[in-house]
Amino acid sequence: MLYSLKYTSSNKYKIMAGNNKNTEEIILAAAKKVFMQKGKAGARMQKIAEEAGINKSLLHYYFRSKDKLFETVFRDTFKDFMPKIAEFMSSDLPLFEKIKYFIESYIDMLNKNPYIFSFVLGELNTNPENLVEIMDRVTGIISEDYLGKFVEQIMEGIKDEEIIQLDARDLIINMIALSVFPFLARPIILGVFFQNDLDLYNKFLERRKKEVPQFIINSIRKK
Amino acid sequence: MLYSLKYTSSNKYKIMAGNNKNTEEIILAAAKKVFMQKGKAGARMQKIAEEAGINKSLLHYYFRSKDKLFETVFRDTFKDFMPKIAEFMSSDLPLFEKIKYFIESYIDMLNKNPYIFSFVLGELNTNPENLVEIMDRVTGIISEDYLGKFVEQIMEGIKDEEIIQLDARDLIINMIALSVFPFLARPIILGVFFQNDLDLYNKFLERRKKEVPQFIINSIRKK
DNA sequence: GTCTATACACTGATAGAC
DNA sequence: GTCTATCAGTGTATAGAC
Repeated sequence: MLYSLKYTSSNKYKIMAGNNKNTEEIILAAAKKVFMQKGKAGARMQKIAEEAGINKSLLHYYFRSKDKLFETVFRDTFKDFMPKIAEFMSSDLPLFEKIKYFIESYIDMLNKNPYIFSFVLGELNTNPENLVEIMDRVTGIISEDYLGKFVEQIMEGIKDEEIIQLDARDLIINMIALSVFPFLARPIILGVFFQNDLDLYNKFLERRKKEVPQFIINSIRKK
Repeated sequence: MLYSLKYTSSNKYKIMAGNNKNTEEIILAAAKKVFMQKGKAGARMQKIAEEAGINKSLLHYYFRSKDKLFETVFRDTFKDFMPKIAEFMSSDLPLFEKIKYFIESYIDMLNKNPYIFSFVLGELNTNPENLVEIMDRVTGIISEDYLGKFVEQIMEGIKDEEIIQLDARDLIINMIALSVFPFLARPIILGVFFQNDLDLYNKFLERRKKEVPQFIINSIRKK
């Protein structure tokens, strides 16, 4: 539950009747924005408070500490995305359809949260112990279980000589790499290849939703 | 020049005769380690000093401020790598050879500096203005000039029907993405796909030096 | 050049009034 | 629930002895 992390000694029902829920949402949106931009270490509670238009103390009232606030933001961010992907990848749809959908979903999700992966990978490097611990509590992010069915289909594809001999792990990593990288290196790519023209860059991303699956299928299909 | 950023009021030649050069190297190595691991915001001067086995004040004596130290580390890190790549990519070697070499070089460089890209991309997101400014002063990183010849060859390859119709930018981005991503997501990949077995992970990387070029060439070659 | 001591600023967090 | 005031801790940076 989204609001289960509130820390207070007062009566639960009384609180829920107040306007705190709305305040929490505002805080979380503000915190997400600042954390994504500045990273955990670089983010300032003062900045988050300003962004939310409230007092700094309120952040502590609602989330007790910076760490707790961070964890809540982190969990929230992946809450919706992962189950959707997991469901699709476990379905009975054909291999190539899954590849297309997987990449499209990733690019769509990244369009909505351009900084999400920079954020995750940044934190992952600066504080691996902590983040892995958090991720363990966020269903499915670190688990490869939801890819089981997909891996099976790859094996079959190889056996049936539909696709070339390959390691399923390479394929999956390549799929994610090609989807995610343009967002990770966004500022560089934007500058070097598109002269900071955001419109061109967005068209480029949109085009990639088709190009990347084609690129991959081209490479692995046996002809 | 590597040691041009020293700040002091005393006589230049006297200083160069001392053992400061060695101390600087030690500091820079320590700083690189800490910055790469913790990011600029997360890095602590105290930690860097400890890592170098010297006093905290000495850091300021040699580099005046955290910002200057960071910039020096940053510049140093790319000083060797970029010119080598640039030279090769401007050469007359055939397209497919360049693709192979480019990817191998990237993976080799990343093996030596596993955190370098996380570091760059992390800083790029948390502090774009600052880093772009720094990069402008680091020859070639943000410039696509050194890829001019390579882009020409792609055009020719398309015209000669050696490779399929494609956008040179996509190809370049894909090449970098596939090389770099396994390092960016290192902790995740290590955990999810290799049960934290570093030996397996390293073999996987080594294998990719051949697989990735093949993957790309497979995809773009006309048959 | 290197160290100790210390100034100064800032940040996360708490206490208490309303 | 929200605010003001304030504290303790930590970080960067500097002064000065050797």
